[in-house]
Amino acid sequence: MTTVGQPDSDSERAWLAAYDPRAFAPIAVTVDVVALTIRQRADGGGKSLHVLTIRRGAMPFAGCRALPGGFVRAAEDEDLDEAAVRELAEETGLAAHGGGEAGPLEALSRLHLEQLGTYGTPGRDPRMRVVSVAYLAFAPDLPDATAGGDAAAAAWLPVDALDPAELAFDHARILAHGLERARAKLEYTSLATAFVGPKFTITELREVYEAVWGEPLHAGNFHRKVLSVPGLVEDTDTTTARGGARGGRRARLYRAGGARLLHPALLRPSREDNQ
Amino acid sequence: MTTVGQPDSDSERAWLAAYDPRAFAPIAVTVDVVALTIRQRADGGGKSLHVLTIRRGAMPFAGCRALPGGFVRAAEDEDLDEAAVRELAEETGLAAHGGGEAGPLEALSRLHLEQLGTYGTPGRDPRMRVVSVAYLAFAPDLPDATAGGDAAAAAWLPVDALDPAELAFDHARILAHGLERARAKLEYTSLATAFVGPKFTITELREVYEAVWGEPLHAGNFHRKVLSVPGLVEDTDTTTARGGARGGRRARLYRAGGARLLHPALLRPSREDNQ
DNA sequence: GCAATAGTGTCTTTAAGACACTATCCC
DNA sequence: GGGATAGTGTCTTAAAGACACTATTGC
Repeated sequence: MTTVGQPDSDSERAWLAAYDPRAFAPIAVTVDVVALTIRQRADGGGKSLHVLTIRRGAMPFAGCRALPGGFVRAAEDEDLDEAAVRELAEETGLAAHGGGEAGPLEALSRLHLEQLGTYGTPGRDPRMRVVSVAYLAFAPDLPDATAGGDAAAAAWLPVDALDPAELAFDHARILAHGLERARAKLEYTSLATAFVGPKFTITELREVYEAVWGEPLHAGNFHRKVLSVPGLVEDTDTTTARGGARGGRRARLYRAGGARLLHPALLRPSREDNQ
Repeated sequence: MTTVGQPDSDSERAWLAAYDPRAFAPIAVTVDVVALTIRQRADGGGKSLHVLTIRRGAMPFAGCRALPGGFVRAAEDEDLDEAAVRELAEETGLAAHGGGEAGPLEALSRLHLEQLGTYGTPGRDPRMRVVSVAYLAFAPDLPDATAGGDAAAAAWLPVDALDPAELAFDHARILAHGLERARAKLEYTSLATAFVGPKFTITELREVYEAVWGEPLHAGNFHRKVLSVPGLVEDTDTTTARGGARGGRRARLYRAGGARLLHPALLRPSREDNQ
């Protein structure tokens, strides 16, 4: 992998010299993960969007909250995506830290992961030059995070109750980008189904949209709209076992359809502004 | 920037050790640029989308075409975006190679640059582990590229005449992602105005959409639609000096409006498929 | 019965697209 | 005049959203 043939020309030699990392100041490569889920608020305010954070134990930013993340293990030929899954698994305690090869994906099997962007501004980490590849992860309600790996304490926090200034490094910016990406992707993809279980009601799906967009939707119109988009949901011909806690009809259960892109899209309401 | 205080605890020591890049196999960080423009085809087939490529002079992939790109200059505290602009400027010959500090942006002032994604799969470069941050650049018709820097020969090629198998490394995949991003962003942003000059006709704007999407649009409906989207274009109260080469009315000139996001969007025609 | 939740009917407004038409220019 | 290019009118269909309504359940 790292061996090369004998340079056979001046330009070849120049290329190899240019490719020798020792000729450059070193750059460290890390991954950070913006992991989002929908869960009941601890303060009893209904369901809302939560992000996974850890509490940093060491300088710099000791005591601050941060996104889970860490180094890409180049020595083990780890791919970037693999590193993101590993960090998430380690720091949520959903897999043994540094254990065997199998299993880190068990409880994360319904996880949707995508690359968000790469952040490499000099000085974003005061110790050295770090280029961080940020990932966005969506999952149905996961068990409470358990500290593991480097994380002093991992916790799901409601995104609207999180003070951006409390986040280490440029993680507030990364989180903001992740949220905007999630909001946009709800419109034109079937991403919302990644936040619910394998069977779900239209109301549960609506709660996902309301939590991510942060505004109430008209239940009736939403219901009809979801059913009218081809391939978004499929009927399972079953219903919930009971109606609402304080009365109400039983809801029909659906599963995710095959469509990944929505036509027509489910657009966010009322955006007069053109930034 | 790289100095740190004395470790004051075990966890601090562990952090610093984890942050020491010498404890890891090194990873090189590069940028690659998918630079797109609309220009007249050399084979006389009208205007179409072109991508900037260089011809590689050295192994591996000697003789293949590749996207312009190169190392991030960490020793100079170069930001990722800066590296992308520098590589583009060097390899298009639009700025002196390695010259003074001023100027590389002169001819690229109307350039629109955004991050596309990061590609770091082990083995994508046979020599060593390389993580490449890909950028997408849009510009109005630029002068012919002149070889400079490491590029043996730089040229604008029509994207539909480029054999993906001819591209080095995983650049075919990066290009495909870039094209899909460009196609999607035309729909809901004012990106198309980045491909034309400061003043343009509705027909020029339509040619951008047709070139990027690769399908003809209805001129009349497009015209009305563009004018109906708030903030997309502004009337300059001027017209072209002459009509068409073989006769025809003079066209009104517009400039880009303030909107960055389009409401409603300009959707691509006829996509029955849901992948 | 009553309150709560699920789901439907219907109407208005807006936008997309097909198609025919008018306007202006170069030769 | 004639062909080419720019721009408009009008009609049909689809979709978004407001709002009222029916259906079914737990208590």
